[in-house]
Amino acid sequence: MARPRTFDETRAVDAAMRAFWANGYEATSTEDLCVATGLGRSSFYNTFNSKRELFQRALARYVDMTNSNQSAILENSSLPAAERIRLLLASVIEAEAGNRPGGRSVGCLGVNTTVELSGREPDIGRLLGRDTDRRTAALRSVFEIGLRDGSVSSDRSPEALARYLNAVIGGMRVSAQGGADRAALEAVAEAAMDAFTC
Amino acid sequence: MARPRTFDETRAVDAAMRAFWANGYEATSTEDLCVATGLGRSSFYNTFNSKRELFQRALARYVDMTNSNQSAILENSSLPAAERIRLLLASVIEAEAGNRPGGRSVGCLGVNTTVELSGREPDIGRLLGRDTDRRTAALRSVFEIGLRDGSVSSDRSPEALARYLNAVIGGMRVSAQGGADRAALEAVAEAAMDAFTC
DNA sequence: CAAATTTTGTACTGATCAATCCAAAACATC
DNA sequence: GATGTTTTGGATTGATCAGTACAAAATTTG
Repeated sequence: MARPRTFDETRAVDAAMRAFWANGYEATSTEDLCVATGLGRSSFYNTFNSKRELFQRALARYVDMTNSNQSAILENSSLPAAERIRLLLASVIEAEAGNRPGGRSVGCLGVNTTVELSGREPDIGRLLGRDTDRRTAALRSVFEIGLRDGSVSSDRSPEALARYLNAVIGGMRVSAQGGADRAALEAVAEAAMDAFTC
Repeated sequence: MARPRTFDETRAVDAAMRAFWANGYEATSTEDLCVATGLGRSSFYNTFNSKRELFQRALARYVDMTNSNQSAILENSSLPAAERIRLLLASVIEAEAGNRPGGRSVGCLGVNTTVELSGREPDIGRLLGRDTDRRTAALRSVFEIGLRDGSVSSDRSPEALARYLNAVIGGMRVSAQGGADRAALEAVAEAAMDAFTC
């Protein structure tokens, strides 16, 4: 072959993901990305072609990581469905309220990108749309289980409950970015559970 | 005095507000703002000093408008508290699902700015924090009324219910920006109401 | 050790960014 | 109608933006 790379591509995507996560797409310059990844400009463009493409890879990685974490919680068949949902909300709280380096939460890259770009960039809107569909399907499935195992009780359809919980999670992440602390987020999660466990 | 202005300052702030609302702070250039407001660069800087200051005025205006609209609904003492909350959610749905010019919803400038800037710009974070406090107080007051008039039933504190509803509304706005249609938002609102009317 | 191939560092590009400058224009006051 | 004051249009500023050019460096293969 030829001269080997001195960096790990996956780690570079990971570093870029954190940079975009912290500051958003527009406010993260290619210079910022070079510093965050440790790459020079040549290696950067040689590997990722453009800021846009790197962002798409970073977002795809984030979405996959988040989705597999959440699936692991929701598909734990040793627990009643409602308990799985409680744990899902607890994991969101932990992500938002736990270890905040500079003070405020950076929220969720998926939510942040929905707000910043999904209306303006169709490709990214579709990527996020697929993610929402996947997550909604996983939640619907858990609500179906909960209606059968008795841990969930509601007149609403599993589909409606899934959309509801998805919105609640997004709202919790925005609240965290707005400064809500752990106690406030826990209050939200408890009240949210009441909608289908009353 | 001297040469009079040929534009209405309030209308200019209004036009800037819509531009920032549609595209966010970073993605709206001063050139975009001149076009949106109809001002030349001299008038722009002579009147508003900087993009930053204009944004703050636009955001403050948005927050005031939204808050007074919502207060009008929440303080309608001829309705039970739960019904006022239902109408509040309906007004959010109308704002998000009604008349979308280019297709997708532009969401809420308050939510958008929380996500884009509140972590990085302390002044703006404080402005939004005061807004959240005001809205939470208004909601808490309605929940207190609801617990007395019997239209609300919950073991949670009015404060917790207020935080919860605030998060739900934020989540609905993010969902709308992610492409949720009116039916989906209505499903979320109905399920959300179940948390304190079961 | 030479040839082929890829990565890397650095200087550079044109475009666009927010903001400024300055003189001409338009009004109120005298 | 002259004077003083403010607004306005348009050219211009230096900084920063995303992305490129190019040659030196580092490796594999023969």
